[in-house]
Amino acid sequence: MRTTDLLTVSDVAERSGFAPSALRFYERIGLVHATRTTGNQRRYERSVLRRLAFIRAARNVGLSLDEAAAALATLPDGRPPTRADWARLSRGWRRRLDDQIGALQRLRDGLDSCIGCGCLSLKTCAVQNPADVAQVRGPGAAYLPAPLRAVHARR
Amino acid sequence: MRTTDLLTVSDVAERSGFAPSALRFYERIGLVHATRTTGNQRRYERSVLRRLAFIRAARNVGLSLDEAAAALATLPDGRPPTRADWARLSRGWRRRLDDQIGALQRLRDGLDSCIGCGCLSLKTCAVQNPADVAQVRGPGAAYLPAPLRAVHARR
DNA sequence: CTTGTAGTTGAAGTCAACTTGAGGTCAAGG
DNA sequence: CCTTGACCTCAAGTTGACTTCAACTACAAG
Repeated sequence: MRTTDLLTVSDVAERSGFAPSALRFYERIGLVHATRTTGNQRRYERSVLRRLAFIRAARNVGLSLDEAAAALATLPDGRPPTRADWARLSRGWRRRLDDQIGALQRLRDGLDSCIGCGCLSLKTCAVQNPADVAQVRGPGAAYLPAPLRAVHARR
Repeated sequence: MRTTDLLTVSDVAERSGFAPSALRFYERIGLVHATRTTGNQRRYERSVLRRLAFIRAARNVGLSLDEAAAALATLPDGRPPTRADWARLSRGWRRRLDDQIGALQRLRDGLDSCIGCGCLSLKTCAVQNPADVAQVRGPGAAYLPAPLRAVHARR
């Protein structure tokens, strides 16, 4: 598979866990880079795997691709990124997760005080109006983790 | 505004916090019901407010509209729902929230063990591969709470 | 040299939950 | 009678993160 030390799409797909279509998409939006063979096929450097690893981790933590891209853009230009560089990028994630956890906990605690009464009062119920679960702007957005639903929704 | 005790769209919109367009949408998908005036305008019964309150709470907890609809479908047919009915519907939510919180905590703890090293190793890093943060099927889905991003993303 | 697998492109589709817009109706006040 | 504002419908648009498709090309094995 590997004449040089460059990787093909399917190599990268398998190793990174991203579908080939996702890799092409990421290239289109400038998130990752690939050189081309004379026949116009993509060849990836090994370093793209680490970049993709960062992207996956960022997504896991809840970042959008835009945010991940912005973070990646702060990597140094001339030299290859060091471990310290990567660590710097993910340093803020703990706080973000703490906040997310806190919001969910407050929601749950509000639920505890509501569940017996079945109130769901429009004005007073904490599950109705969790002050700190930010209302999301724009269409198609809900308050809370749609994706986490899959934790329960089998199949 | 109120000649009878029926509510107009804007009444319901204001009291429920849902936009009129959302109310119309909910009616189209059979989530709420409204009668019509001779001039074809919607008139809502007061009970729709409670129904909408349930829907909002369900969305806050992370349910889809489909799931909310399924839950609402289990309400008794002949009689108006009691407080016990509503309480029953929201009883499972605590477990759901607990699970969501747990998944995030494990992710955070994995991050703690990773952040110093900047590894993000494809095989071993917990932030890379949180075993219990379910991978979501289908397009457009990530691992974790996109909406929670708004907690940070000002503007 | 043939064959099959893997790769290419650009455009369009998917999903959820709505919103927006165009074009029209209705009821009340002045 | 006219205007204003609230309401109606139906179709299409929005968002993010991709996937799917059709039609075509490249490369390695035999």
